[in-house]
Amino acid sequence: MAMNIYDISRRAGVSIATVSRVLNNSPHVSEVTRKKVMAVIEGTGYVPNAFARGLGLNTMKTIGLLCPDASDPYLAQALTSLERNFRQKGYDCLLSCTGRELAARQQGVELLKSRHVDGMVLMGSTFIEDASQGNDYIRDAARSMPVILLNGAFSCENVFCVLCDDQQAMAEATGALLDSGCRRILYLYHSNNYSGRKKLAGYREAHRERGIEVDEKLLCFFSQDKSSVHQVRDTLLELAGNGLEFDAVLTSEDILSVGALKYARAAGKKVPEELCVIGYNNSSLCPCTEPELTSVDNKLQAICDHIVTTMLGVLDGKEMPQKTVFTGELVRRETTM
Amino acid sequence: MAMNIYDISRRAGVSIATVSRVLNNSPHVSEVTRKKVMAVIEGTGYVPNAFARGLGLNTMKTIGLLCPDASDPYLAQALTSLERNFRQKGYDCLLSCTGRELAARQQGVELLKSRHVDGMVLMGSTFIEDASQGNDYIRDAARSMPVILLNGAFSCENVFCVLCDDQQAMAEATGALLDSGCRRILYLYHSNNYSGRKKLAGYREAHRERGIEVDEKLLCFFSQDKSSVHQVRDTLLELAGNGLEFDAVLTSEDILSVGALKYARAAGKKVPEELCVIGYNNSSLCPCTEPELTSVDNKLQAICDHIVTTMLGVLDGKEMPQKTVFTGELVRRETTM
DNA sequence: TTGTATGCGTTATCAT
DNA sequence: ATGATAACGCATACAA
Repeated sequence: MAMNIYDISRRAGVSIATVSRVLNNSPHVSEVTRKKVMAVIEGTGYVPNAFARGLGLNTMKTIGLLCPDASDPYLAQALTSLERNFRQKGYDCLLSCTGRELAARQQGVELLKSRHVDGMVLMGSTFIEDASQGNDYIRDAARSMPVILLNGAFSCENVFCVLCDDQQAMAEATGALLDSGCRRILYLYHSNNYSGRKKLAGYREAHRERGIEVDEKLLCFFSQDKSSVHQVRDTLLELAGNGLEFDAVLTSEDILSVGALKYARAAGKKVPEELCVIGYNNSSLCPCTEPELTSVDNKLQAICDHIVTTMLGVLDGKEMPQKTVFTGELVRRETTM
Repeated sequence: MAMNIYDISRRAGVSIATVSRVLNNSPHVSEVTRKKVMAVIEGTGYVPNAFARGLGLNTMKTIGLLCPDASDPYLAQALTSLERNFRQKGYDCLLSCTGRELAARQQGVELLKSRHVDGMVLMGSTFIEDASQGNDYIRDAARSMPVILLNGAFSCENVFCVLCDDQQAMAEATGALLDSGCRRILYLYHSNNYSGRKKLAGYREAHRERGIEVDEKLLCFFSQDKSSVHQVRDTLLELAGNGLEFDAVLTSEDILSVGALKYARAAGKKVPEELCVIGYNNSSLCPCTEPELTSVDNKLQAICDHIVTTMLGVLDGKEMPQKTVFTGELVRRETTM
């Protein structure tokens, strides 16, 4: 039942080279023999052995997708888009959900490297460490294959970055709030990585541009594991109870905004009349909340499309831009005026 | 820089067989030579070539994950759990998001088969066709590797089913509604596959057990592409406008319940006082809605864990149960009395 | 246009 | 305990 190329060649009365040629539709084969061989192939249901082919060509046309957490709606969306795109171009995707710990991420990269994937994409700026030396695992990987960062910035030979200008986008969102009269914008975030810092910088920038001072008490950090909807709600209730005043909430992720809406409900604050809320990612969560969440669209679809284009280009030996930046956009729904 | 086993053997002054032995830590190698070889291996950073190993062993320790849509929160959750579990056991996962069309699913299975994955898991009963012949692609795949169905039932040699008793679970949810006094439960669903039919059967069963007749007008089907939150809301508004009465909404997926809550808001119905709502999957959406959604937990975590156990057992040649059924459970939140 | 022969880097089977 | 060597199944340079 497990045919190989020799079996086919024998049955078709040709050499294995000829079989190989029709398989890789080389032009140097007569129409009659092609037909003859194809008939045998289809008759037997023969499929070439991927391992043997991989060994010979030193590639199995596979891309490694490294994802901190595939159950995050934003990353899940990216995953779906990347996988579909890559497969359509003839590449399969090896998935590795590493979590956010450095050691696990390193191990994930190592594993993909050992499997000789043709390239890999690191999903999210989570992958970039502040300490330059902590990124050695990326530099190392980039020596043996192209590495593409989704929403991360990292300058290194053979690594390519495709991202949204988070600072600009967050500045726009902050500015919208400020310009609609809000003066005390509570900022909720749960990451201090590159992207996280850029967002915060955008928040500050919008204030600075308008000559408004930022009250540092309005900056509220949640650790990844303490950021459930209810925990956010309770924290805000506590903050408000302690006298902290705010007339808007801006968050680095949509899910944190959901917590803010829970707070508003619990505290009896009308949204958006008494409290404006803006999220980030424009995820599928936005139309689900009540009222529906205004959010920053960071162009995930465009980013994913461009990642695939870039990867294929690089693998094809073309010259590709090392950094591509998309511009975010505020999508207004019901939590803003 | 790209060492192979010959390079190592030469530098260590042993044969490639010995290198291979230390690599696969065979007991038949003296401690001194092992040390000697290990030293060379670590000194050179040599990593065995995965393709060659695959060719020799006829396996690359890979599981194929077929997923209709990784951006569905339920499937994304399953994906994360399966991948983490499998990788921990030494298996990498090849992802294939096929969408819901039969042809695409077949192609996905074919691709994974051609890549000689060690086994595959089909995520969701979407994969099972009503017409027996439509499932030939699964039977075919099962001839060359174990196939595991997540939440699907299909009787065939070498295919294993791990699922939740949807009928029982939906009957429990329906019963809870009925017993709390609801009499006209609108049922929203968007799939007629095996799982979908079982759920509907549960809805009917609970009525029958209580001697209550089902008004067929209360059964409301949404096609996959017409089931956005807003479309569901608008449909319910229209239904109610046409005089259809209902005092509860029960849905086959959480996202449809979100639409029902939108309807309640738009129609000015108080939840749960005037309208009870129950979803299905107990997904991460549930605590996000307002009020928070009561939903059926279909034990996804347990299912995923069991899938991995089963797969490893089968690959290890052990006898494994062909069908494992978990019992769902109603998780009460704020949309029910 | 077609066939022959070799290489790809392992693992496994024999000897020794 | 260790070494020599034959698979594994394909692609491809070269020969015809």
